[in-house]
Amino acid sequence: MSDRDCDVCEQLCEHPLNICRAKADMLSDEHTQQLAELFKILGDPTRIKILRALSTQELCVCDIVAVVQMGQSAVSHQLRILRGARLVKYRKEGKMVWYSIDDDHIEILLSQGIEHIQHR
Amino acid sequence: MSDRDCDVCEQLCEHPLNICRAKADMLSDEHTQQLAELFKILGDPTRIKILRALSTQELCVCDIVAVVQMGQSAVSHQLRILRGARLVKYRKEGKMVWYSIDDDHIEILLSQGIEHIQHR
DNA sequence: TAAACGCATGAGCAATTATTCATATATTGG
DNA sequence: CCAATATATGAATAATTGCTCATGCGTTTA
Repeated sequence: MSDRDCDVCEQLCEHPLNICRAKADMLSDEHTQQLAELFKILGDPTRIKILRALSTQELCVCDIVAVVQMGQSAVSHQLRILRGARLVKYRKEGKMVWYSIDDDHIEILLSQGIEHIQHR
Repeated sequence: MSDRDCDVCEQLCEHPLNICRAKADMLSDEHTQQLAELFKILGDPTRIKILRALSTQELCVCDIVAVVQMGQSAVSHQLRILRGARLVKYRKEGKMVWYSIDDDHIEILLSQGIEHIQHR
């Protein structure tokens, strides 16, 4: 198809063909949003620490507090966010609540990210 | 080692052994920070759209503007952030600037993330 | 050389976010 | 039943962020 033979992009622009191609490959707005929200959740040092700590073992909240060295309240707030995104799950045992990773993809994402920052 | 035979965690806490293990596996503060910053950058719909658009081809700024449907200024600001993180590179050609992906890991991270959101 | 164009950038603003503080809830032991 | 413990949560606050608007800078064209 020629540069102007494109019905997806109507605006006057520099390279209609490129724009068409890019638009064709675009994610839906909803998927884009979900993807952004996933990464946004991973984009906080405290949550990364929590996820890493949980990656090898189940931990109760007070253990997590000791590991990440933040206030119990701050940790609980972050755990809530991680729960909301279904990245961690929990199990109650008496007064305590044991948290663990609920999603294998997360481990992969984290290690992929680690590999990235180590390669430059 | 016994539950109390641990010099890493000195505080009185519930499960010292667990805490020791978790602390031993921890990333350095600097790496944690860098990792969080990487994910934070991926945690924005506009930047995701830009990166996805660039994943298959080089694009000039005005094409990116057309694809992501945001103001030129907003796009330039986001490109600056992506440049700063070395996720994209650019090349000038007359008045125009052509952007492209500067890091293969990013593609992997993005597709991993997409896989994640599609699997639930 | 002046105007037009493509892009970058600083300031300003509204929205979001992460933490802390205070308090609430639930469970256990005395 | 009461106090202590483990965790959760709402409100408040400070910091960050993403956009818009205005403008600046470099390149091309008339």
